[in-house]
Amino acid sequence: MAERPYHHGDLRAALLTAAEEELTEKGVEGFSLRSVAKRAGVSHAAPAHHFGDTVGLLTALATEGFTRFQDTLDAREVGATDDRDRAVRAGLGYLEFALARPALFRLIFSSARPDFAAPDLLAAANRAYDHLVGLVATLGGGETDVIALWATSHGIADLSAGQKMRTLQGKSPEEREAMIRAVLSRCLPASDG
Amino acid sequence: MAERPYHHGDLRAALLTAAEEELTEKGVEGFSLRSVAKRAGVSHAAPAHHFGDTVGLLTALATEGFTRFQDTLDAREVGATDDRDRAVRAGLGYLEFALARPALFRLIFSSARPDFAAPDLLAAANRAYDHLVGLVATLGGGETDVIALWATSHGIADLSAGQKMRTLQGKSPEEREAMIRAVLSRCLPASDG
DNA sequence: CGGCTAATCCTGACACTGTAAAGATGCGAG
DNA sequence: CTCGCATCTTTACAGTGTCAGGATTAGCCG
Repeated sequence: MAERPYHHGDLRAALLTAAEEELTEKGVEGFSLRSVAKRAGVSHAAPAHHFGDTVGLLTALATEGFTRFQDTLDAREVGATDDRDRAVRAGLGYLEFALARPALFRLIFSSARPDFAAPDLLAAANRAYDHLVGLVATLGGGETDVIALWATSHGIADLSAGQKMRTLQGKSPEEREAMIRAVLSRCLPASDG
Repeated sequence: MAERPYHHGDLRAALLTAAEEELTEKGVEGFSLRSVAKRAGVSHAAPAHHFGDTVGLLTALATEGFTRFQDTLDAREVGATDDRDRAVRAGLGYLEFALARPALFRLIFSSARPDFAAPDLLAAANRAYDHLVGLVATLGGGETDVIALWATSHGIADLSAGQKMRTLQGKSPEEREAMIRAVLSRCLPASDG
C-alpha cells in the first residue's frame, strides 16, 4: 500500500492517457474531466494546472490524436508499389484509424469541443493536410483532385466510424479493401497510359 | 401579460422547435435539456413526459432532421437534366443541408447521443439510404457506386460543416459548385457514350 | 545545509446539469 | 357534476465544470 506521493511526477502524461481511456469508453459527448482525474487517481481540480479547463485537455488530446492519425497513414504507405498505390494506401490508413479509434477520430474531425485555433493543434492538422496535398501533387493532380481524394477517404472513414455504412461492415476484409481501392482510384488524377 | 395556462396545448411541438434552436446555438455537445425547457417557457421536468429523457428528445429531433435532410435533396433534384445530373444534384443538396444546418447535420450523422435503433429514426435513415440506392441503380451502378457517391458526398458535406475544407470556403459559389460537380461525376458509374 | 519561492496538488464552494419522485392542475369521459 | 388521468410543477439528489484558497514539496539560491 505505497502511499501516493503528493506530487505525481508526470501527471500531465498520466492525464493524457487517462483522457484517452475516458474518450474511448464514453465518447466525446460523454467525456468528463472529473472522471479523468479519478482515473489518474488525483483530485478533480488537478488537471486545471496542466491544461486549464476541459477544452484545454481535449485540445491537447486532439493534437496527439492528429499525429497518431498521420502515423497510421504513414505506416500504411510504406511498401507502396507506385505513387498511385501510395495515395490509395493513405486512404486505407484513414479508414484504419477511424475503425481503430473511432472516438479519437470524432474528436479531431467531428467535434466542436477542442480549440482548433490553438497553434499546436493547428500545426498538427496542417501537417496532415500538407501531406495529402503532396500525395496528389506527385500524381500531377490539382485542387479538384485533393478535394476528391480527401472527401472520399473522409466519407468512408467517418461513416464507418459511426457504423452507418452497413454495406461495408458485411464484407470480409479482403472484399472491403478491394471495393475501397476501386472507389479511391476514381478520385485520383487520370492515369495516362 | 397573458398568464400562461397550466397546460401548454402543444408542448411537444414547441419543445421540438426550442430544441432545434438550442442545437443551433450550442451544438450537440452543448445541448441542455433544462435550457430547452426554459426556451419553451416551461418547467425543467416538463419534457420528460413527452420525450422521456434527453436521448428521447434528441432522437425525435434527429428523426425530424433526417426527413428535412431528404427534403433538401429532393428539392435540389427537381429540374435535373438527366439521371446523372440528378445524382450530382443530390450530392449538392447533401452539402447544402450541411452548410445550412451544421448542428442538425452533426446530430444525425456524427453524434452518439440519439438512439439510432429507435424505429422512427431508423426508418427515416433507411428512407434516405434507399433513395440514394435508387439514384445509383437508375444509372446502372452497383454497391461500389453507391459507396463512392455516398462517401464522397458525405465527405464534402461533413468537412464543410466542420469548416475543415478551406479550399472550398475560399471559392465563389459558382466555382465551388463546378468543382464539386466534377468530383461527384467521378463517383458515378461510367457513362458509355 | 537551511530556507524561500513557486510549482504542484487538494479542499471547498457555487452554479449548472439530468433524472426521479411526488404533488398540483385541469381536460374530458361518464 | 365528478372522477380519472394526462399534463405540468416542485422538490430533491447525484454528478459536472470551474473558481478561490489552502496544503505540500521540489528546486534553487545563499
